[in-house]
Amino acid sequence: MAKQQKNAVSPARAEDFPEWYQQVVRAADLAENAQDVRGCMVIKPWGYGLWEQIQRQLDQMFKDTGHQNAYFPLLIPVSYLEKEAEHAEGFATECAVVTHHRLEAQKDEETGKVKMVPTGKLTEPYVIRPTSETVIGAAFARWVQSYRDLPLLINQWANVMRWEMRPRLFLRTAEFLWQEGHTAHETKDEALEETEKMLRVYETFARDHLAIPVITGEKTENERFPGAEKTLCIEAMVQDRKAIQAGTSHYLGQNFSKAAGIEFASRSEEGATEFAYTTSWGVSTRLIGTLLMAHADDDGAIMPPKVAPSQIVIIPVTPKEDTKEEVLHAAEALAKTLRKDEFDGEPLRVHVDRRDVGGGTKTWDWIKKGVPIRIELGPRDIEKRSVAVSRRDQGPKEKQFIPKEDFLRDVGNVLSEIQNGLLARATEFRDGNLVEISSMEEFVKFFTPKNPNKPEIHGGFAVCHWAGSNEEEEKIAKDHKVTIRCIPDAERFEGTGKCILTGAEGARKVIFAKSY
RNA sequence: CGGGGCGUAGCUCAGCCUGGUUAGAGUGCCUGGUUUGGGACCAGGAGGCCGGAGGUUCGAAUCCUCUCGCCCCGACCA
Repeated sequence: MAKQQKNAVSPARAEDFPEWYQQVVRAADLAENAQDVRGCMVIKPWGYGLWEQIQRQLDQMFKDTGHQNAYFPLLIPVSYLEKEAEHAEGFATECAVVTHHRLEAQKDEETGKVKMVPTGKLTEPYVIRPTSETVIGAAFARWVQSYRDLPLLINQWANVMRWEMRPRLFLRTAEFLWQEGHTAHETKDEALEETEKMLRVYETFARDHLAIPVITGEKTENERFPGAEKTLCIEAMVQDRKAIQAGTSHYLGQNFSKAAGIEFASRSEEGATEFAYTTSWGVSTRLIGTLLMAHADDDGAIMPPKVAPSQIVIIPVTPKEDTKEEVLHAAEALAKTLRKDEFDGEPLRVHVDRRDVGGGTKTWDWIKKGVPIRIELGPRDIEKRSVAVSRRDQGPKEKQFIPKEDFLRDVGNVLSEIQNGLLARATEFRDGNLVEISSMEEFVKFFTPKNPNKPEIHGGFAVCHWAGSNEEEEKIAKDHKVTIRCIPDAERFEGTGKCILTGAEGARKVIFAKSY
């Protein structure tokens, strides 16, 4: 007998959430830590396939809202960063700097080993982009002459680098993949509208594609993007009840246009020039981390059908050598039929697992990877014109024998059901851990674990009336490891009341939570 | 950068305290056989300069010093 482990992933979520997360990434074969490069990751095919889906679907949404893709340099002259003081300061501590442009081989006379020594010092060092406001701003300054050149709606898919202290796969890596939208507008209102519009795109994508309900809102001044006038965000709750910022949209005012010189001939006044109003907005591979922490269970990842690299995996059951060919053939034929069908307006993504390994191994591999639907197809099924269907949102041992025609007819509905079920479950979880709190005593209790030595999963989103100062906000962050995630904008959070800290009336609601 | 933990087979780890033939286990991998609606079973096999450097010693995975890297908790952050 093989070891009869109840679950594929250990430890369980409830035992050790951070470790569980790492084990899920491993079990699902999504990515691994780069062996010799600090803080970087190798994204494996299943993980990259997920990113490709996210990328493709978001990209379509950007195009539908009038944006175009472009690409800008990886390296940024240090002087560019200096142009916007707040921005420079914000990123200064996490920049990788390029100082040389060649290597020279030097042979050690004693050991005979060859060492490559940097030489060719640059007169002005570059930083590897932590974000591209400054380079793109410089380009925009060249591209914009007249109000007729606006709005400029550009997006870039790229990698960026931020030398983070404590990297974690997908959640915070030194190098990560993302998209960064950068737009320039004639008026403040237009730019604000763009900032809001892209926030709604992110909200929609998170909800309808990733099955993650997010809370939208504005960051407080303390939490704002360096150099922004206004930072909007989507905040998700994951299964340890912590918050994770899954996307941001910034209104930059004229800060960057003044720094970069994005100036245009005015529409209203002859001979006058004005500075453009700019925005930037982005989501990253962190979405994958968020997705995992939101949906995965103690058997591994769970992929929402819309973004699953494969939505259906067919596992041929080949008990006898003489029927093997027939079964494989039938599996391929079924896959071909399914691929003609559509889900969410796109051909179904179907994979036939032809590997020469045991059927149980295959089943568990795909459970761990989180494929929404598994189909087992064997000689008896072919004979009976049926398929054995298992769903990732049900137990690993559950399977239903369904006539093939019925399955083909219902497959789209089943995928929708799984997609909707994931969203419903995540929403229920979030709302169940979203608590209105009206006193500091209650607040402290909410965010204090019962067992300080081995903190259990506790807390959640605390909705409080707040009118404190920036300093008071910082103090709370320091004392309780809790920050204001956002000032939520949804109707359900409207209304004012008594500030939880100062007691001042007329304070509006904010959401406090521990966060990633 | 502070506090804690840890680097031994592809992976998970035992051995270290109390130094002593040829460094182990499970799993994975390869081969053969038995199985076949299933994370199978049996047998055989490959795979390690015990993270790296230095030291103590007749002898170091084990003791000492330095160093590099990883993980967790903080500070910083998408």
